[in-house]
Amino acid sequence: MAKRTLLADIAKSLGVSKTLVSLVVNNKGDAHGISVETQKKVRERINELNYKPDVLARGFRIGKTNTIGLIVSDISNRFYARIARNIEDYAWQHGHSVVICSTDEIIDKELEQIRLLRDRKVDGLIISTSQENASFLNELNASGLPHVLIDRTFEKMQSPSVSVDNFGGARMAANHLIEQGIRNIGFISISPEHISTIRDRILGFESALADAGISIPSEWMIRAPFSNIEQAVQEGISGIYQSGNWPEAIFTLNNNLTTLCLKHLRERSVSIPGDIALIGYDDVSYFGFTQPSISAIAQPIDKICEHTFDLLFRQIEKQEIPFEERTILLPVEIRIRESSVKP
Amino acid sequence: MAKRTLLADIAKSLGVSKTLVSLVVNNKGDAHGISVETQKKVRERINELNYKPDVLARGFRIGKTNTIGLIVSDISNRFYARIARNIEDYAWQHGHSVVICSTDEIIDKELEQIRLLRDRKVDGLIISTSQENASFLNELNASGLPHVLIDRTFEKMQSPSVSVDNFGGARMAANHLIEQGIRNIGFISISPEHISTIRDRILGFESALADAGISIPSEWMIRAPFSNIEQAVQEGISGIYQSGNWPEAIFTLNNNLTTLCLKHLRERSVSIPGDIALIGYDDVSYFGFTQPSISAIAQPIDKICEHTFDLLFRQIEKQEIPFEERTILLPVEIRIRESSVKP
DNA sequence: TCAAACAGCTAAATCGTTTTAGCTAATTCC
DNA sequence: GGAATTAGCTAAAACGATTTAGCTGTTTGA
Repeated sequence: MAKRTLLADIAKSLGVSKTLVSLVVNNKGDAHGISVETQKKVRERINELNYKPDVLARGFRIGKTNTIGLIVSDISNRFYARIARNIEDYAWQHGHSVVICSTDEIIDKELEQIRLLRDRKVDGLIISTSQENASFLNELNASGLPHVLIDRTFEKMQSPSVSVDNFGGARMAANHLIEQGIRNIGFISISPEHISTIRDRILGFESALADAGISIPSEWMIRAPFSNIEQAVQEGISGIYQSGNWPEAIFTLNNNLTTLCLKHLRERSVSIPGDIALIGYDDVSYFGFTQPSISAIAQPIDKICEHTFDLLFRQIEKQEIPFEERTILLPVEIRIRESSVKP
Repeated sequence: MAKRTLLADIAKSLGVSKTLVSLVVNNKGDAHGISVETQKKVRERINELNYKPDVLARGFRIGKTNTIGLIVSDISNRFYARIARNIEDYAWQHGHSVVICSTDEIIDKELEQIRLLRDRKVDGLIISTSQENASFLNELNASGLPHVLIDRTFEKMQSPSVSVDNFGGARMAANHLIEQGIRNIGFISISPEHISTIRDRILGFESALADAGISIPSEWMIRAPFSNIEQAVQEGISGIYQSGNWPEAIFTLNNNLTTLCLKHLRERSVSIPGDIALIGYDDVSYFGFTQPSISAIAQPIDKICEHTFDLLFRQIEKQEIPFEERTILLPVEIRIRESSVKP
């Protein structure tokens, strides 16, 4: 195997210094007064000898890796898979690679991953955090590592963030049911509830109920722990089923829950929307083809990622981000299909 | 910001050499005859001063990064998203990170990504390749960078690979239709067809038809280019629809095509399976809840990833992999649901 | 008793860049 | 004409680890 061409090889073959070659390679020739002809010679030789800078050596020296980390709860969830793809595309356009990390909503795993990525000197971090409070993230912020919170956020937080109107979206879903005269509504959420998206969706949902003077029994509020969603949803629905006291509608708080809810209701041959109407937060393409098709709150994934990457990259490039641009909140839209419209 | 503790700090504070500390850090103390007490002292000081080796410096020096690359056509496709998650978990268990790359089936983009990852000195590569032939991959093999082909493969190839029985699976799907007396069957595939999974599925499908003495008109063979699947499927189905000459069943070659096919058939109010039965390659969880529920060939994703990571890691650890273990072919199973069973 | 073997350790080179600090010779300024 | 500036370039240090080659003093063997 032929030995790689090094910076020193170029320098030696031209009888110039490594410094000079390095400057040319990094397009700093002009700024350092290297003559145009010399630069040209260097570039030609670089092509001839097919010189490629050693990425690791450079990364080691300047502490940059052209890599960003993406930390989410589960990369195989459709929502995050699409986010990953979007972010990857932006990163690729900017010569960066993306490292993925799934936390399974485990706070400590997330911290470990952040530390690992920081140790690996990633240039930036995009985090859909499962933290209970902003303290660690403020610490991260203080450490100077560029990062953006995506999807989930905290109030009174230093880190830039991009999220959607979870409160408003949940209200829309609830109001859509209420407007049909439905007053008995249950919901299925995941715990832990300190996650901002979940909390805001619950708050939005409850605020709509409160405005309509509706209160619901606690057995209609199912909280599925992330680690065991499948079973929890099944048991929750089982519980409702056996109690004989069914809600007229169920609001599910993410696409996974929606799919599971549909599955278990169908297994029990519950008629949707006849017996129980269903609407979920977070739309997924196949909700249009299920039986029945499922109403959902759709999130603008492309826009989320566009803003997120922009915020991250501006930090990486040491731009100052004005306060009012650091917190981005995007609107959602409701997609009404069969599952939520009472016959 | 307190300065990081360096190897040299530990050495100086104990009055020993950096060499010694380095050996202890890398658990080579015993092998180099460093006394037990000295090792203990070093370790204690490391804890006191909270020393963490600089990952980049080490990576630069020894040429390893504890990172692997995962190259697939589209990370947001459910199949690959699940693969990514599985691989990520194995990697995490082994202290490795995963960089994702989506190729969009573009041969040159894949090559660029492989080169990029190689330049970044990833320790290994998992590739679902879109290459037209094995030449580049054999070159990669010769270069000594550990890698495994996942899902897609070539015959007569040096690289280790893990794939499933695409031929057999497609035959099963076709036979399932044929056994019901269906003889008019169309299929929707993606191009390019040099991709082994697609080619083998088509071959398996055709072999079942041939065995049953069936031949089908070319307008029932829809090939959707990856870059424009949505429109191609729509036009293909449109074409069949307008010709008035419908097949009794359609076999779709991946989960995306299946979903799109369902969507467009439903939009035209074609009754499934009554007018046209549908069965797809690659099962996806929501196929159980669609209207109608969709029959599909299920691939053992967990097993695929388990073997893939194992093959990769053995290479990374410089183990010799016996010839007969280098090519792994896993069985698939058919999941018959509503869409493929004629009333 | 002397050479060989060994235990325990270290100085210095090395990996391939970037960056600092500064050099030389030519030009400009007054 | 001499000092100051400038254009164009470079030697060497630095980044933080790993690895090579070998040193010192003690023990062992014949």
